[in-house]
Amino acid sequence: MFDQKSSSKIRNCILRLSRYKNALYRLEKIGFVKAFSDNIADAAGETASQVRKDFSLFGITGSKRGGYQIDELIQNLNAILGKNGNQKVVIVGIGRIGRALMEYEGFKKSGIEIVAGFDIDPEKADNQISVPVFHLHELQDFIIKNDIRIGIIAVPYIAARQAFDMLVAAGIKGILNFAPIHFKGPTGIVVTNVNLEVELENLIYFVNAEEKAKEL
Amino acid sequence: MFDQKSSSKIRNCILRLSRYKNALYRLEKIGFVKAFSDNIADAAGETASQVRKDFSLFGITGSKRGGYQIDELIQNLNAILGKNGNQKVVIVGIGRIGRALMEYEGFKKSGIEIVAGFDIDPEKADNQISVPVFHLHELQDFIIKNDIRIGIIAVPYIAARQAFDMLVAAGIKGILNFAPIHFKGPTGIVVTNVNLEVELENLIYFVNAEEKAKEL
DNA sequence: TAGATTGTTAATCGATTAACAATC
DNA sequence: TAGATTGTTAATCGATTAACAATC
Repeated sequence: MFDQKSSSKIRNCILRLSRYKNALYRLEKIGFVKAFSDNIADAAGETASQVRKDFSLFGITGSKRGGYQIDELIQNLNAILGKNGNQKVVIVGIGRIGRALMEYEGFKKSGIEIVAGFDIDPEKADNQISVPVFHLHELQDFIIKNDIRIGIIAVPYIAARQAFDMLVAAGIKGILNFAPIHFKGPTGIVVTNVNLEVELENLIYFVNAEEKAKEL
Repeated sequence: MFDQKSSSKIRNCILRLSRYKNALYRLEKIGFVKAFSDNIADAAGETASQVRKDFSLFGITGSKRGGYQIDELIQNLNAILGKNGNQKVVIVGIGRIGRALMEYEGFKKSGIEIVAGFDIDPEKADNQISVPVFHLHELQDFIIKNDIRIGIIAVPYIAARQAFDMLVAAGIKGILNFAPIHFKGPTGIVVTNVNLEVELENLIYFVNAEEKAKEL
């Protein structure tokens, strides 16, 4: 349904809507009640045109002279983003990254709940963490029984393919992948790859490029 | 020098070059000696056209009929990516995310070395981790003395602005930001924002959108 | 040679920015 | 009203894809 190419416009737009929403929460916190497109743009690091264009794409309207009512706007954005109630998420791999994500405060605040972790070695679970950890062979059952739609892959490279295949086989709908392989979801499954090494290598490149440019 | 807009073509290209390189290591590992543009494309999740276009942008050439020599190609890519020797990186924030990154095996493999962590509460350092942890007020000194170019922000939202300002003031050149604010680097400083909540919200949106589409 | 693959140019496609009429 | 801001269209800009001549 949504492959990478045909929806990259929508995808980028949605990523921005999320950021607008976060920015609006911040504006609200410091006392703002309404905001203009350029306030929102500033707070989210975009342009006013972009903000209005994005809103227009989803039928969000403000008032011609009075801008946007922040509380209404946040509600609208949450509705669009599908944030009705908690979203249950599982994590495959309970190494350091997996355990860090289990406790990540930002998720809780955003209504994202990590309900279980899975690993080939459930013994290495951290007792201080309240999220239950099961053996990987219970993954499929758990996903089906609890109607889980989203899974996070936090295993090393060597185990990533297996984790991916198991999640897909279990009928997961969305995957956030931290392993250093670029997965593409089959039709109907959305995959987001977060590759930390690649991001750091990218920084290294630009830092080097800057220095070379200066030497001239 | 490199702002977000004018270099996004280059940025995306560099991100792909990193992924090609990783894919080539994998091909090499399973015994391949040379590869064609469409092998590389397959392994990295791109198109053959894209691969050749990217190579062409950096003057990488193969042979018209024989494709690309993998070992040479990897060397070329490493040279372009500026991967000469270890890259020293510091982390601000030694919460769960920060500590997980300190031990991240993928970095070590890629020649990225986390040399120090900084926090307002250095006492919470994990003794099992070999990376030294200092108080935040030693950050600037350390960066200057050790000629550090890249820093990672792994603090909560509330502390992110301060961490960012301190890194910039200390003369850092590249920042990988995990806090949920979108920072833009001043001229000469490259910033990459990794916002996990936003990425998950994006997945949630598409999963919901799929379901709605099915209901029709 | 015949066949296959590169390197590059041209065509397409998509996203961002600018501009401005509508209007509060 | 005069002034300011939206919503949307048009213009620009950039990236991806397709195609194909060159050539090994």
